[in-house]
Amino acid sequence: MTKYRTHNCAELTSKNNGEIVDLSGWLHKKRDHGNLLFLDLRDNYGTTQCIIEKDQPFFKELEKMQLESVLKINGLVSQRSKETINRELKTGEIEVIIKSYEVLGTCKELPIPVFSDQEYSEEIRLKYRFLDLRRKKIHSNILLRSKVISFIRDEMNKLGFLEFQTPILTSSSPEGARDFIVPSRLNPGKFYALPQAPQQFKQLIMVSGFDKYFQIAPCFRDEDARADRSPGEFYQLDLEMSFVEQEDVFEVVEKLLNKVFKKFTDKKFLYEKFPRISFKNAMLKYATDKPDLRNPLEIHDLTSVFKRDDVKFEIFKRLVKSGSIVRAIVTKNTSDKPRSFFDNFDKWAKSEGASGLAYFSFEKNKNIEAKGPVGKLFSPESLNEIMKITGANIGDSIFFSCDKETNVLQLMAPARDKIGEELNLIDKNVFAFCWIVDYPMYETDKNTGKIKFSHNPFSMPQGNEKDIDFKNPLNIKAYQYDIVCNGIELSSGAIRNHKPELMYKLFEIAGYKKSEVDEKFKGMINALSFGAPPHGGIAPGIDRIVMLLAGEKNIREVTLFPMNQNAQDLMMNAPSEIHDKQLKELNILIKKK
RNA sequence: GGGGGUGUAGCUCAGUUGGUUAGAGCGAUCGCCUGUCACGCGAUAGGUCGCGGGUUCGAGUCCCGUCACUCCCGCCA
Repeated sequence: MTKYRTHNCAELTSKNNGEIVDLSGWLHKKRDHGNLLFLDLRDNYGTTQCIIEKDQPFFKELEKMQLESVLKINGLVSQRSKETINRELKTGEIEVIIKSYEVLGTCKELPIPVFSDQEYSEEIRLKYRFLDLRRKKIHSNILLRSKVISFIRDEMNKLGFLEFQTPILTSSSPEGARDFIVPSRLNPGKFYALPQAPQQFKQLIMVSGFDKYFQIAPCFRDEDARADRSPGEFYQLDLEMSFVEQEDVFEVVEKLLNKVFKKFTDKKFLYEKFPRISFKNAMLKYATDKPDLRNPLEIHDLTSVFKRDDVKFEIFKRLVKSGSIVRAIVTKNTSDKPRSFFDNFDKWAKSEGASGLAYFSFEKNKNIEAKGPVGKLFSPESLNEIMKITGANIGDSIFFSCDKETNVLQLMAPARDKIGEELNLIDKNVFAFCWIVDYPMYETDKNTGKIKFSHNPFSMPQGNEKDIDFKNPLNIKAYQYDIVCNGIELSSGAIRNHKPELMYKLFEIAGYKKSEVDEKFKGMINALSFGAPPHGGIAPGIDRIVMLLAGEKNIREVTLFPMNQNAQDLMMNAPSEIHDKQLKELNILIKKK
């Protein structure tokens, strides 16, 4: 009980019948019957119907009251008659007969209504975010986010993890995403960077002997936005453990995610134990390392079929001869679908920038036949071969694409989603988690052709140190893993390399001299040479977890005050210019355009 | 940096083949209404059709440019 209220707007029931109460909240909705006025008063907890009749002197004032004004209402709790009870409202058994009221906060005419399920443009929502956040759906998303974070914190504590804060002003890192830069006043010409993740710090915490660490860590990356990627900043459940192997990290994360997802949704898990899929297999079967396993479609390699003499598909055969590959998706019992069904996928593929998506269906008359524009280019024997490779049957159809490997993967990954979606194969009521494991340590840089780290340079290579094939670095796999849910990458993690000598060797392969490594990763390398424990960790994205739990496709729906796609905050007007005085203090000159 | 979509009243949208005075719902304002909970009924106000240029007798509609928002590619160890 405070000066402003004896109860909140979700509390009153028939038990309170006859009590005099104070409620404070926003004027959510009015229903004006001329001589009788209903007012819904709303706060964070719920709404309560308040009522006033014409004989009250301030009836006219309340009748004209602007919605979203903040009111304190003093009144009598009154049991509603049976016919007028509202079962959809917690407080629907009663109403409050207004005896007096006070305006605590006036409200101008609203740019967007709060009471509405309509959708509004991002621009206006972000500009008036405080109004937008009063609306039911997003308000409950943000409440959910708060609860999820508290729950995670609690569970992590129970699992024996210690919560620490790491610096926000740190040094720019040469690897990874673009940094946000902060100029240093005391060190003219030098800059801090905001952390892309507390990566090096969490490893240093392990070297410092704290054994298990976690943090709900803000991470800053100056990269362009996507629907599931905020520009600028996001939060990770950052965690790291000492004296563990990959499976030990998996056990903790599976346990945690199980608890979190079961606590906050009713949706089932497709797999209780998260399947482990090697990077190589994922790329083959799903053409991506973040597959949506709710989708049962799998991709098959048909390159060998196009080397057969009884296949007359000359365009593809020529491409295959010059190094292209063929990958295919089979759809069950679709041979009866109209021509437009198939052509639409071809059209779609072209709109994605591919040369198209070829197709045919398997039919049987005397022999096995392929029905479709390119069907007669395949002999019955070759069709048999395709059926053997893909598991296709008579009545099924096949979509295939031929191009350089990177292009084929780039087409087949979204094609698998698209076809699965069109055929309604994706069960929206499940969560399908999986681990992607055995990432390669290195890859070839597309632009320079040189060998570079494919993920985190601090990851531990797999295998006994003596047996690692340093001569063929592209064959080296790392203890590097991702966790994926419903096609969304939740996080990456790794068992770290805690051996300085091995690290020098690995950096050398990526073209770094010892002196360069010493210079760029001085703190880290130095720490590892004073007795570092084997350790590893992971960092699931909090925003994406909440997105999945809330069933939202856009990260802004679970973020209190997000920036727009151009990394601007329209409400606070950020970024903005600063005064000359500030620039001068920082020794910064702005280049005039 | 590149590609797609959108931009019309405060908000959400419609607007036909280029043709008279650009419409609807919600909201606002005014009036009527004692049981609503998306209350109902009637009226009124509200428009630089994102912006600039062009074609045309005539442009919300066609063309060129530009800006904003959004989705995607690149980017995101």
